[in-house]
Amino acid sequence: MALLRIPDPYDFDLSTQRFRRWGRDPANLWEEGALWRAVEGREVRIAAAKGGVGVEPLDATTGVTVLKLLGAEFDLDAFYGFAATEPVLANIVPAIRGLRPPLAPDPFESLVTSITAQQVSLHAAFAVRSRFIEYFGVAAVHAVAFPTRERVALATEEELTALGFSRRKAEYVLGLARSDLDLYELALLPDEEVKARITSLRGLGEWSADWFLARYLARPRAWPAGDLALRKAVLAFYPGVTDVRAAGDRFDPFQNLSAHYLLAALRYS
DNA sequence: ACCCAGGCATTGG
DNA sequence: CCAATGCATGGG
Repeated sequence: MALLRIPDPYDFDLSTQRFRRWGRDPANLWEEGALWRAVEGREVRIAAAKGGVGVEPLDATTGVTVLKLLGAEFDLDAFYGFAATEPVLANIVPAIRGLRPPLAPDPFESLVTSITAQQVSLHAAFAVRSRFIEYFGVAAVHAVAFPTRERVALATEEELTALGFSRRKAEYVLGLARSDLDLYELALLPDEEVKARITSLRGLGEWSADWFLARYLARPRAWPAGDLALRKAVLAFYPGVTDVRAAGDRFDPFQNLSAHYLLAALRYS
């Protein structure tokens, strides 16, 4: 199995908790001690390895996707340098050192995942999302490829509600799939312009746009201030805070990583 | 049975 | 501009 280097420090087991904590994720499947994902029709196996991860098969295509998926682009050293100067983060970081927030490798996947997670518990969201993937996705050996925008554009509202989507959310997913917005082009735009374009779509509000910036584009300053869990984490670690959005300023320019570390720290506390 | 959970659009003031 | 409401599911 070929080694794909991930910058140190990197804790593979800790970083991939997201894929199994709230339920089964067929698109990023944890099985046999490894992470499995379909990449352009082929299945890739990703496992812990010294100095990075073992990837099979490893080539230019799978390598780029796995680096993206595992959040290799985050500059943890710079973040830790900053965290050492911030009392709360300085306390939080040691226990979860090597945590690299995983990313959605694809924008459509990122947005549909957000729609499934709106308002409901992540357990419920995973269940619906899992059925969606199994129904519309293409199965590999272990994992199932996340459904493509093109396939979902051909779906019906009834198919989606049968999987557990509310009527409204079914409309949102179909509207997204059928919209004329170029999701790949968003990577070229500044944060605020990305948010404006995402929120122009029905069913995608500021919360979804912020997580898109954070978990697809890996924008350093993304700060999903409306997120219920992040709000709880901020209030738990900063009892004096009254304005969670404004509280993000103290982490500038590391709001994204700070949010992920606060969430993880709350989970493990 | 009931309540809440990592929102959002809609409606009405 | 802000408050109230409905939404489908899964876990407690």
